[in-house]
This record gives sequence, structure tokens and C-alpha cells, in this order.
Amino acid sequence: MARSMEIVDGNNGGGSHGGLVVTELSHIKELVRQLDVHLGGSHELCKILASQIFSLTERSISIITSSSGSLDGGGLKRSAANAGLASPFSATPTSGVTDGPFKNAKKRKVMEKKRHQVRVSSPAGDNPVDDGHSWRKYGQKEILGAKNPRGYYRCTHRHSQGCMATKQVQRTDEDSTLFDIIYHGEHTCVQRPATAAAPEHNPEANSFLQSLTTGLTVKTEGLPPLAAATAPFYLSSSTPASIRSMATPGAELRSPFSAAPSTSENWGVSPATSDSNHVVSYLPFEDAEWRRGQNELQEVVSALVAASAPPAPAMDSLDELLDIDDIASFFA
DNA sequence: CGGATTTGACCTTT
DNA sequence: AAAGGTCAAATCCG
Repeated sequence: MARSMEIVDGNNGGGSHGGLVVTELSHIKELVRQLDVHLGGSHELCKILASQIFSLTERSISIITSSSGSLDGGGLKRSAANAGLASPFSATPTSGVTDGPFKNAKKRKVMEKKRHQVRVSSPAGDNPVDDGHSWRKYGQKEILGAKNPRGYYRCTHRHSQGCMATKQVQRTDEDSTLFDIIYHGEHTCVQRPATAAAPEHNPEANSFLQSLTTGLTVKTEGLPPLAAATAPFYLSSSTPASIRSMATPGAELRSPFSAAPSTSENWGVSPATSDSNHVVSYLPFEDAEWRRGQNELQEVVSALVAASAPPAPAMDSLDELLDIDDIASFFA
């Protein structure tokens, strides 16, 4: 029985100021120089510098590609790696680099919330399996033109921890075993292990692996590995390493990290749109940061797991918390 | 009894 | 105005 999923990111982004590229590249140049100086020195510092270089490179690419015109951003679907992984560098102390030109770019009036679609098949035709987070259903609605209603869920810890993550689950018209799931926002909650007796530190890894061993497999469809690794089953910052360390040794477990080939068209994403280089170019700045974090996930998360630390809250959501419009509406 | 789900009403967005 | 999204009272369930 195959469980499959795809990520369709709904964020649009990208500035269009070509002149910024020079500034960005200058930053990169300086960072590379510093990195060269520190090679053999502080490992942490090298990692930070590397991540900053990565981020700046992404931004530069984004600037170049977006200023070359060719797209309006409307309805553009692309894979992305922003599935709620807490950025390992969100706690990075003041770097100066991340306060670069983009900080001064005028803020979008309406900050688009992270939106993240996934398609999941469930073997029994009942509800999709646990994705590692606890959800509370708060509504259901018939959707025009759709055979099946859409269920609305929010994080169970919305009130206790202020976690604003939500998801919508809707059974597909065509295949009753397929579900479209749209995730909104990031989990900022810290999940407690369900049972103290569980040897595994990470409850999400447990539920995930359990889903794998109950006849499900997770398979990416026509997506680059980077995007594949951002499926909602990896929402916790501490989950991926656990899964990787536990799932990859088993050959029969089809881990997203193994970059399964594209085999299906039921995602509605043509192979052409899956070209990672092209797609990545249009990722907004925040997504670039997410993916940068993804690159370094292994080390950072390994450290987290080794320290038995709970998942760090996604500091990225701070942007949403501090959104001027949100604040304004709060006082309205 | 407490927490989760159901479901029609109400609010928001287009 | 209508469709989508959320609220909350009633209900269910352990």
C-alpha cells in the first residue's frame, strides 16, 4: 500500500530590484572571506557563515530571476521546503547579514501566511494517518464543486500554548483513498511524549514509524529531495534526524530522503515544474531560509536529539506574530 | 466529567 | 450574494 505525498507551496514572493544583487554578492564575498579565515577555527562559526552564504545566494538568485520578468506570480505552483521545520538558525545571534537589504524591502501589506499543500493516500480509505501532531476538528464544510466536505482542524494546543497551526483535510473527488491536506502556519507547540514508557524521545518519530510499519509507505512524487524532506510528517525540528537515523538503515522503508523517482501524475504537477533549480529561483526569502535550514538539519538536529531537547518553537512564526496588520486587527 | 466531534449559525472574503 | 472559514452549543465518547 502506497502512501504518497506532494508539496505544493502556495507562497508567492520575490522582489524585483536587480541592483540589490551587487549588495548581496558583496555580502557573500565578505562572508566567504571570513569563512576562509575561520576555517579550522570555530566549527559553529563556520556553520553560521556557511548558512548565511547560502541564504544570500538564494536571495541573489531570487532577485535575478524575478527581475528578469517572465512571471507574475499568480497561480504559480512550486515545490518548496518550508513545511514547518524550525529553522536551525532561528536562534542565531545577531549576524548583521540577515538584516541586509531585504530587511529594508518594503513589507508586503498582507503578510502571506505559510501555506502548504500535501496529498496523502490512506490505505483503508479512512482518515489519513497521524502526522505527528494532535489536531482538533473545529469545522466541516461542503465545498462547491467538490464531492467531499472539507474538514477544518487546528492544533490541540492552540489555547494552552498558543500554537496557531491549522490544517484542512479534504477527500479527493477521484480517489476516495486520497486526501488533500493544506497546512497553515507553523507549529509552535511543544508536544509531550504520549507515554513516559516510550524509549524514543520523539513522539512524532514514533507515530511516523508506526504508520510506516502498519503498511504505509511515504513516497515523494516528482519532487527534488530537498522539497521531499519537508513533508508535514517532519513538522518537528527534531523529527527528521530521528526518522533519518531510524528509517534509512532499513532498505524497505521508503524514506523521502532516498528521493524516490517520480511515478505518478496524481499530484497535478508536471515533471517540468519539478525542476528544482528553476523552482527554487522563485522562492521567497523566507523559504530560502527554510531550505537553508534544511541543508544543515542533520547536524543541528542530531545535536538536539543527543541533548534530548524538546523541539524548539518555530521562531519563524514571529514574523506573523509581529505582523502589523495582525496587530491592527487585534485592536480593531 | 473532561475533552473531542458535530453541525448550524455567524463572520469574512471574493 | 455566495462561497469559504470559524465559532460555539449540543452531543458524543473515553
